[in-house]
Amino acid sequence: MGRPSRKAAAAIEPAAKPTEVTGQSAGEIRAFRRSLPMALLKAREAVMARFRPLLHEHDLTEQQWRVLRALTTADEFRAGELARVSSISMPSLSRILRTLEKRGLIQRGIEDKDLRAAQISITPSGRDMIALIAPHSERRYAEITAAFGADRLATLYGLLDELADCLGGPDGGDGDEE
Amino acid sequence: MGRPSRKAAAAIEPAAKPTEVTGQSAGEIRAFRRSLPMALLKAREAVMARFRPLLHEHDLTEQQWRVLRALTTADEFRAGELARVSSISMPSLSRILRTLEKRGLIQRGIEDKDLRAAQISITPSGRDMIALIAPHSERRYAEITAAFGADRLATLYGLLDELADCLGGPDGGDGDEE
DNA sequence: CCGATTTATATAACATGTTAAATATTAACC
DNA sequence: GGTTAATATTTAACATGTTATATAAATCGG
Repeated sequence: MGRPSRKAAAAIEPAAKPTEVTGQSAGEIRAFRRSLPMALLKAREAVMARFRPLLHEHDLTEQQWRVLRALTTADEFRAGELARVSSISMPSLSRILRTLEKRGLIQRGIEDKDLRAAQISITPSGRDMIALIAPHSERRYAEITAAFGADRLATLYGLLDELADCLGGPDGGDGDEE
Repeated sequence: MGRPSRKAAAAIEPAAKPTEVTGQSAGEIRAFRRSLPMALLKAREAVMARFRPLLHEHDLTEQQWRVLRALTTADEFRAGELARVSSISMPSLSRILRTLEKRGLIQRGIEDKDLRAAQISITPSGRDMIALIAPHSERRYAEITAAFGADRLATLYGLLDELADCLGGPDGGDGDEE
């Protein structure tokens, strides 16, 4: 309830120019807009907004789609591999595989040599699903490329890869660095 | 179980070079590695891996931190504003605010002129939390900037902003485009 | 061969993302 | 002025992210 209404102080944060990166005033906290995670998130949101409706039409989530797509790049996967390749955590992948198996889009087996290891593969039905969606997905990609420019897109890919590489090593990686 | 082991077909997907962006063979599906959402996700993961442990030490999630940070940029927020500024969906924000209020890090009131609208503000306790964490957060930022290069980081920020802008308009925005 | 450690996967518990629907309040229109 | 549409927020239901732990099987050491 009764907080003193000092709304005048609301404009503390100056509107950061696009080129202004080190937007920090005196002893204050880093300008909120210049948060790298936020910038990456917003860009990702904007991109996914183009793809989500398409996947949703076929009752697929983004992650389920990633798993199916990954499964087309090799004949069989172990769960751990699949998690790494599709950038999905093992707990999530475990649930996703259960769902996709129920829907008949993937198959699961067990390796002979290592009874712990799973053999995960896409089914013909799964391939049909991909064949159905992929062309539309490509169209969205083409739209994005046209809107943003192929050259800038290439630059962006490069920077993103380099950023992940550069942070993956020293400390940020999943390596056990007790 | 007994799936024919045609492992030879596993190499359909050519290993894309870093510079190769339009990695598409004949009628095949887009090279999985060249997925823009994936590239953005991996970069974000790499960055967040640097910050998450820090927040976790103080029992804060990334999103709770975003909300607190956003609340320092103005004296009061309505829930909708806060959701937009911190890039959190309203349903999530609703839960987050409940949690943060219980912990005494934020306060909630109601606007006189519009009884639907919330007046959300950070508490002194919330500011203390930020003051405690912010210096460490800044150090991580400095590390990332040093590792990646301030110039490339600036370029990346620019591209990410432009990508979000460019996709926000035509179709991808939240506008009801029935 | 047996116990301890590592590896591969799954579960549990809680927080958030996504979509849809509910609720409450305001604005609009006749 | 009262019904209807729009707005602000919440809740529900389900899927995923994050962390920790459990389970099972392989490996290592004695």
